[in-house]
Amino acid sequence: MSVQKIAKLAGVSVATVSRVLNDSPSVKAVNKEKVLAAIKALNYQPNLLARQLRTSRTGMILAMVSNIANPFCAAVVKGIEREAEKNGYRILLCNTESDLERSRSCLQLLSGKMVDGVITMDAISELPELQNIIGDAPWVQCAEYDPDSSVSSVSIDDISATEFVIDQLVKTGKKRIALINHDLSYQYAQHRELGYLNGLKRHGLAYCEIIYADELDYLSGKEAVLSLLKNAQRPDAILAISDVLAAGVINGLNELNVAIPEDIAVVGFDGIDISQITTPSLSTIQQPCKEIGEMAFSLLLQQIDSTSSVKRVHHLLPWTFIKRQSS
Amino acid sequence: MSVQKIAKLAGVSVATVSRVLNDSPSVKAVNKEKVLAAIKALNYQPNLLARQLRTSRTGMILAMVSNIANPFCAAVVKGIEREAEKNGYRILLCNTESDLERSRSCLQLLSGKMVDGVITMDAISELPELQNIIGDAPWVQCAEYDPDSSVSSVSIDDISATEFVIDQLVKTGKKRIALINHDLSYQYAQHRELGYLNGLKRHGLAYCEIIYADELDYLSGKEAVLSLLKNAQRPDAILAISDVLAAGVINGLNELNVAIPEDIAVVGFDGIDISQITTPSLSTIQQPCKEIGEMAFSLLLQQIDSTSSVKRVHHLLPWTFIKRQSS
DNA sequence: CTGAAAGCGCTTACAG
DNA sequence: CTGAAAGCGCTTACAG
Repeated sequence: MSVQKIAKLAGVSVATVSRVLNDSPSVKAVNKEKVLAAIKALNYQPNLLARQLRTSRTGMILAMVSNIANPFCAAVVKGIEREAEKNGYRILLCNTESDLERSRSCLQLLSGKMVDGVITMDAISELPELQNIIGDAPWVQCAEYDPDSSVSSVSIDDISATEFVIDQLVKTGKKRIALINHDLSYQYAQHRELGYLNGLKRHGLAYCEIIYADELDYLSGKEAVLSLLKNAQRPDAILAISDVLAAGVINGLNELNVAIPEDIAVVGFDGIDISQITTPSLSTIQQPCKEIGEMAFSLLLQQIDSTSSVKRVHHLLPWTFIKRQSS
Repeated sequence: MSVQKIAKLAGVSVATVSRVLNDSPSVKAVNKEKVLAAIKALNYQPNLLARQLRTSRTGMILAMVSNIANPFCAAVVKGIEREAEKNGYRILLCNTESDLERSRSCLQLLSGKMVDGVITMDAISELPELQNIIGDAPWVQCAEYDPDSSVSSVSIDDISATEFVIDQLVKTGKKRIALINHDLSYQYAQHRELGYLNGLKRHGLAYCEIIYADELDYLSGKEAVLSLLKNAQRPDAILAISDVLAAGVINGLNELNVAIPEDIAVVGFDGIDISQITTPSLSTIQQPCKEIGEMAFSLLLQQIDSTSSVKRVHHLLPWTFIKRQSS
């Protein structure tokens, strides 16, 4: 099946078929009808490979996420999709599992010209390597922000958000605040840890306890809190750098019959759905997930559309603290 | 950048460059070196569009899910990915949000020859429409099973699984079992409802109450249970057709201080992570998510590799009932 | 072992 | 308004 066959059946040239396919206004109505009829008769579908090879434009972008099972990622992706759809772009999702080999394989879609640009949510530690492959193709980094890099990014100010949480906990009389963090190869993890340390210092708190969850899932959050509570001195508040971890923490505390927030307060990060239906409900930093995704796509589109190299920018979007029952 | 440039720089023909690119054994070592050097020097990356147009083989398949935010979907996708990777395939994810227009747009990747096949997790109600677009391209339906269709599928036996849950609840003395279901355009929703009704009948239970959650998320589950409990006669057990809904149900009951499982038992469906960390933990039907994905890919690969049309099959994988605190 | 040439299925100046 | 022709960047018989 090809334009040739359609052309033959319709009794016109392939050029005319192509014009009909692309809604060119300069086709006589009669011919257009004939072509349309032929297309329908043969159930013709244009070969995108050929079209895109010819036009060197695909109308698709790649979204590379480290873990689609992370609800925060999923929410950001929805934002990207929404904005992409508005602009007639299709989005291809690739799940890297923080695996460099997989990221590399995905990015062949970019270097192989199958997509017009890429939005990554990968760890900042992998950035130099990715930079190498991506070169200066259109690229926006999401939820990770490297001030030294020339890659545009969209995120929140993780440091000040975390500092704010510490302030809030101190206000309610908490003095021994622990942090449950995760993989430090992510910039956001580093920043939230920094904000935590800043907060402790600002309030002159001596207690400082950081524990790293193995994975970014519920059970790892639960394990983390169980091991944390084995220490001689218990915390009276726990900040988890993700609601997913925090939900596991709440379950762990419930099992041990620890009163939340009286004995131990819990605060999460992200503001994903789960935070509303834990028992007790979870106080958290609400990230503007959809907006992060939308903004990321907009920035990417600017890069795609402009011929000259666009100035790279780092966007910081506003966050809000949502106080619920757990603190 | 193209094979031409490499050929010129290396002082060989484009054919030779192509042979090196494709690891053909019949290239003299000297020439291979020269080509490799040129590739490195120019940081050349082959154009996949051109290659795939020429070979009419892409090494990519499309996974179309109705909602990546659904952890069950995410788990199945991981299974697909694992098996795909083993076989040197890349997987492209598209999120349809159960939107037919979006599904249609995604499927252009298939008809446009950008992928070799598709695995769908869309509602069975959309099947005829999809069938139309997909034609007889390689296609496997996941977690949805239409005995009348000629599309291969992989799922569990939803009817008997649900019947089994009812048996278990009855064994613990429950008599008024309610069902929280969701969008009936999905076959699994219909089947689980059928299993529920069969179960009631088998045990001669008079109480029958079905309520439909608006969305497949925590809050809809919570809303559903709150409205359910407004009825004069309360259930003494609730079966939710998804753990996501069940987690919301548990939260709702907790807020109303209903004792689980004494006053009302709760059972979910899927066996995703959340079921382990609700308070109390959630009894559920464990689906073999990863295996469903793996099997789906295997079936798809068979279709892709075989020239003749493969017999379509419907695979039913085993499920298990996991009894936890909530029942 | 290598190269010239054809061709995958499109689009797009160009000439008419 | 339309068609012949070139060309996007590859791969692959074919001949040598």
